[in-house]
Amino acid sequence: MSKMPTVKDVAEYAGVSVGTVSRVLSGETAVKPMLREKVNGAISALGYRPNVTARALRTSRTDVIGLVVPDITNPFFAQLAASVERAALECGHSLMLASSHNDRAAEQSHVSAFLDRSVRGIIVVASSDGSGLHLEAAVPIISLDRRFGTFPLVSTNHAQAAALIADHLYGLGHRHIAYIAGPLDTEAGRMRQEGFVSQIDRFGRTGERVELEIAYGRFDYESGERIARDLLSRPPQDRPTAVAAASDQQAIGALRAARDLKIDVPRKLSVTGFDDISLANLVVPRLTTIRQPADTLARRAVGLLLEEPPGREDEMVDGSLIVRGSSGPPAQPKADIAGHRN
Amino acid sequence: MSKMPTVKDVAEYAGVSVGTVSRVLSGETAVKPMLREKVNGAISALGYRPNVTARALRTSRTDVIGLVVPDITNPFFAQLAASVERAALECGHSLMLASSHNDRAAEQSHVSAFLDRSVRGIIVVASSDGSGLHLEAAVPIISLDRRFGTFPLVSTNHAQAAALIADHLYGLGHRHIAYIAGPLDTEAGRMRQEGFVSQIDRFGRTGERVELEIAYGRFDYESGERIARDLLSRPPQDRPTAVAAASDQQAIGALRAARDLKIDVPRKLSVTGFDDISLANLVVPRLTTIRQPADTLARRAVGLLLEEPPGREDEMVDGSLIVRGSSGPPAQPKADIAGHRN
DNA sequence: CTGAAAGCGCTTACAG
DNA sequence: CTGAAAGCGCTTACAG
Repeated sequence: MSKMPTVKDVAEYAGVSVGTVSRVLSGETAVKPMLREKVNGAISALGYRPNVTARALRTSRTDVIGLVVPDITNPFFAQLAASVERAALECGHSLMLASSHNDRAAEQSHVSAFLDRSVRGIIVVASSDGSGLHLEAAVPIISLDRRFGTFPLVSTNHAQAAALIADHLYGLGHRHIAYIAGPLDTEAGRMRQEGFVSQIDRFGRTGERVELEIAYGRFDYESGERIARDLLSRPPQDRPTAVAAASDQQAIGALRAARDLKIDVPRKLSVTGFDDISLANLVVPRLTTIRQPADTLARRAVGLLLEEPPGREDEMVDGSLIVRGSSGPPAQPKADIAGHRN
Repeated sequence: MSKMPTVKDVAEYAGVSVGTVSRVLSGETAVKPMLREKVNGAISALGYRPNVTARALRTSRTDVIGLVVPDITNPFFAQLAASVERAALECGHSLMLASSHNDRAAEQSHVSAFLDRSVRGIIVVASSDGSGLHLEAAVPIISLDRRFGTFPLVSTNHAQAAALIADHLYGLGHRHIAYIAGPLDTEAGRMRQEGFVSQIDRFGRTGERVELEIAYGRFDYESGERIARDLLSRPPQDRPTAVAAASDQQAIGALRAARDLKIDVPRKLSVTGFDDISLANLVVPRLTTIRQPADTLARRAVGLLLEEPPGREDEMVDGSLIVRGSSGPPAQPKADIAGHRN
């Protein structure tokens, strides 16, 4: 394969200066139609492709957007990454992806690496709260889903969405509910819990009392399974009638625990998630959950990043309740149960 | 934030020439210890970080590896991407990820985009056979898992691994088996099928006859579910006693179909997958499957890419059988069933 | 071993 | 509107 043609080659072929070639390339400035045609002819004749690196060096700008996620094997982040890539593409940008494995140091070094190659901007889904503080960067940075440092955040309105789940469960008649929370060192974990708990509290004050238990875990399957197993390994009358989880993965873990304990979902137990990963619609029974609008989130994040000047305001997007087979009315009134105590 | 310091600043601060700075940066050539120290002092005093773009322009080399996968939301590819990122990192390289959404044109344009930014090399998991043919590139390209063009392939030995499943099922006593194949326009799809079928054939010739049905689909959940539903919506005596799928996702879809049809797995039906995605260990029952050694595959691919000269030989890595709860002996001998016909 | 200089391939004031 | 020239920040022969 011979050396790639450069602007110089194109200029010679077209009989113009390199400046002119560059100008038709940029498309911005006015160039006489005849010259423009000649240049375009030369470009296709030679199969010229601009050298992105040289351009980047000269302008200290690239069309690459850096994305750091905590864990690409987490289906929600994978979906988010796919959406960001699509959104970036729509704006003529490429995506550089890094996975921090929930490690703050790795996250930091990925951000630095992006900075070093003067990306156009960086979107980060923070590994945990407090990461990315005191960071100064020459390019815009946007937090997505989980706040990174003090950078503007685009996220689902976790609290509003969690309240939707509370409404749903209370509305079905559940009065003994367990909430499996996410890590409290993440904004998402806290907001979801707070939205859920305060909505339940509100019901407790204005209507029937609700018994609410809260357990804390990570956002993954294992955590949900383990916590649910603990919660459900009690005599039926002491068990919650509904388990609301802070993530689909936890909820799916809970579903598995329920199955292992031969507790029928949704007849003996309702289970709800959060995220609406594609799997939520495939487990048995299908999972009632909150849909996070990944495409919208991604588009907004990319939009803020590319705005001139870059957006500085947080953006919240409402989540929506997706009711499927894993939630239903509680089995029977508490009163009945007393007689069965052993 | 003030302008980033350059080699020039470092040189001035240290009282040496930029050439010397560059030389201590590269570490290769010999530099007098005293000067080296001065330069290193200047570097940390100024907080100097090399400009990756300038270096790339000068050397037409970068430390970025491009990875194209068909669909990042596919758990297996997500895992593969995570492994490739880790392997790249271990070699001091960064990863640029693109998802082709199983679209050949998108795949092509992603590869071109990588080429344009003179990445160190490209790893591609092809969207389908025949993509990437006749491509000439200035940097090494390696196919991973699914062959891209005629570039060297690192993959699991699909045929060997699929034969392991055949051994397992036959060994359990299954004599009526359905195989849900993957797309035949992928090497993986074909190899898995061929490995499975030829092993079954071998048993058929040397031992008891096996009734084998084959259905074709995509590698995803929906495909598996739909096909299994068709397969299993027959009177029990006409149903296969085992369904082997070409992917975990298909198998998980099949599990769902079985559940919907109230067919007990594994007592009435065995189901097996391929890939060992993390979900395989979380579905109910846990899925018997083939583990593809993602880390090993990734490391080999990166290794071939970075070798001088780049590797030209295919590499196969054996998969291993993971037996879990979704497979077991068939329910009862066929003879019993005749009486139940209606 | 070290410095001065050329050059990677672009873009963009600066003249005209 | 167009060309000639400078310069982005590096690396690397080339002398010495």
